[in-house]
Amino acid sequence: MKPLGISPWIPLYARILLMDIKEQLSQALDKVVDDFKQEGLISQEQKYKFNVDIPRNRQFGDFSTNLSFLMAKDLKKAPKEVASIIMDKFNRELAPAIGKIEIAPSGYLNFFANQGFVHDVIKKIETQDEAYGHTSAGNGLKVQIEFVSANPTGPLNVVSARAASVGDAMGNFMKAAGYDAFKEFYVNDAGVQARLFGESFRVRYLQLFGFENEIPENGYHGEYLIELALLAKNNSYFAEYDDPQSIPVESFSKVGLEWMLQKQKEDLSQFGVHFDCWFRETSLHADNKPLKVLEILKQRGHVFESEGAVWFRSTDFGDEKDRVLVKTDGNTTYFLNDIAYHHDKFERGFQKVIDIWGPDHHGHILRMKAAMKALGHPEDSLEILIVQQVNLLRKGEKVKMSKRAGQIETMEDLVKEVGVDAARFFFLLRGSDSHLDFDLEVAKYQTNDNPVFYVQYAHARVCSVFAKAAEKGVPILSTSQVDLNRLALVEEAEIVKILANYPDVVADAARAYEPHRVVRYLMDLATRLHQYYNQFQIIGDDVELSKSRLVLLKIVQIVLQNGLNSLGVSQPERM
RNA sequence: GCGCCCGUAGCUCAGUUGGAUAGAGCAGCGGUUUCCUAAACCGUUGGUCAGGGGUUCAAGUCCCUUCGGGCGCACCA
Repeated sequence: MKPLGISPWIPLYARILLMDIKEQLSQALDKVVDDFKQEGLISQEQKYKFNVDIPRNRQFGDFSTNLSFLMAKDLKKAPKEVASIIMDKFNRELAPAIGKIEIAPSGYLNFFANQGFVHDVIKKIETQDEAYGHTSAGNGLKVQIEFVSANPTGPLNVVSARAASVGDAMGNFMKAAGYDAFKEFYVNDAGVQARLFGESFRVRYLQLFGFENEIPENGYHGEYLIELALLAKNNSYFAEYDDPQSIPVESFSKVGLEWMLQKQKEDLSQFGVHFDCWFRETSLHADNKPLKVLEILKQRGHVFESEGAVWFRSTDFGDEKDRVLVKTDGNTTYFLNDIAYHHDKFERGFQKVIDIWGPDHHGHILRMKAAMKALGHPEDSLEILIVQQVNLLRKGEKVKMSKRAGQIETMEDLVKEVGVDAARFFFLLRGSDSHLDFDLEVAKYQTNDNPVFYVQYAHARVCSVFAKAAEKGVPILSTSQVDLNRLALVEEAEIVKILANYPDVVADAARAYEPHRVVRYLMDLATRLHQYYNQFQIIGDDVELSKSRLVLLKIVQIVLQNGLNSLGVSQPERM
């Protein structure tokens, strides 16, 4: 891994040269605001959260700011007038990459980058290479992301797969954006469900020996337990018992859960998702964490006893009813265990905790946040995101899922059908809190209608052009060996501008917990590349021009690689 | 009944922590073309941002409300 951002040993002039143009602009504008303060035109405490945006329409410049609107009120002047004063005060030495500055009739200040900007961006991307996109936006904030966390009582389904895609990409983008991100999977290997699973497993196992037992009412009816029972029998998992009926339920639970957990780990690993920690609920109980956290809640006065149970007064925090922590049978509830787990996360030093939950848990958000508040953790230190359900389609027709028969669409089947790349990409096509229609057929198309193909092909296309260049004896050189001034087309400047924005897109995706923004970005970049390719000859008679254009393709390739890599999607050289 | 998510072009969806004339793909319409890998490319039609009210210099975006969808409301996990 290369060092993040701008390395400290680069001389000062080079740092200014390489510094993001938006950063240049922000600082120059900050200076302008300071000047206003020096002159006493606005109060010292006044702060403006102005934007430096890339306007949609090119005629509005390469960058624009709304600062004049924000200051207009305090200065009691029209925005356009304010813009004029800002322009006068604007110190151009602080923003050498800026050429022309314009005041729009509306009052916007529009900035046009000079050609040097294009060169700077190209050099920066070439230098940073696979570290391009890394920033220090997150300031090293210690963040934990917990996701998937499916019960080890069955195979992973498609919603888990979606959560895996979202959580993993988010972790990757947060790391790139300078957060200290940690990925964790909570293993629910204790409690009622674990026991029910063991009982169900036991029934399936005994059936193989001719004992006709019934699976408990709320047990697990899926066929995978029959397969597991067969496996257990054939491999003599319970060899130490002569009589199958004498095998305790606990043994079934333990063996079954470990087997399922192993299976989940393998599936996720194959999916390209790797966790920093698999946290076991049993370890929580081993340290008596639930009762310890209950004690804290008691001391803070949020607990009461009623009807033989122990309750958390969550209504104090806006919940519609109070919640049970310890049942009348003396067992702790899932809720209390989960409170203990989340409290433990903070005890481990995480400053920010992000949970990604399935749609069936969204009713629990309020009470968990209430519990964290009750424990004294800052209001926004816990963020809970919901990954919504996935509708599997086949050529527009809904794929029938019969949960009653225990048939669920498993992650394994999905990956088997469409592959890892398509699955991971499709799951990040939409915001995670909206329902996703996943068309299995479209995901397999080898055409532009398939967004994964479209983006991956952009990468393959660059590789293909490089192969052609080699064939024709045109070398792929570094920026210092070509004349970047030959990249004089508007289309080329536009592509470079998009490339320049990549670190911001990553940082924004991380800040907003919305990894799909990067997917949108990559689709946009791919579009630009395809258009450019279709319109202009990369390798032509003008060898010098060809060399320059190959450099442009090279840096496009770098960004495509960095983006796809963070998404867990491969970058094929040929398709 | 209560809570959360959603409602943007014919369809599927974007819309950058409130910013300029709301965008893309598909479908439709019109045209070009066999060129470094594609039945491809280019252009174009189409929206009262579900309806109403409010805050603001500025609202698809924030607040209230109505309608219409989805999901969740266990001493299960």
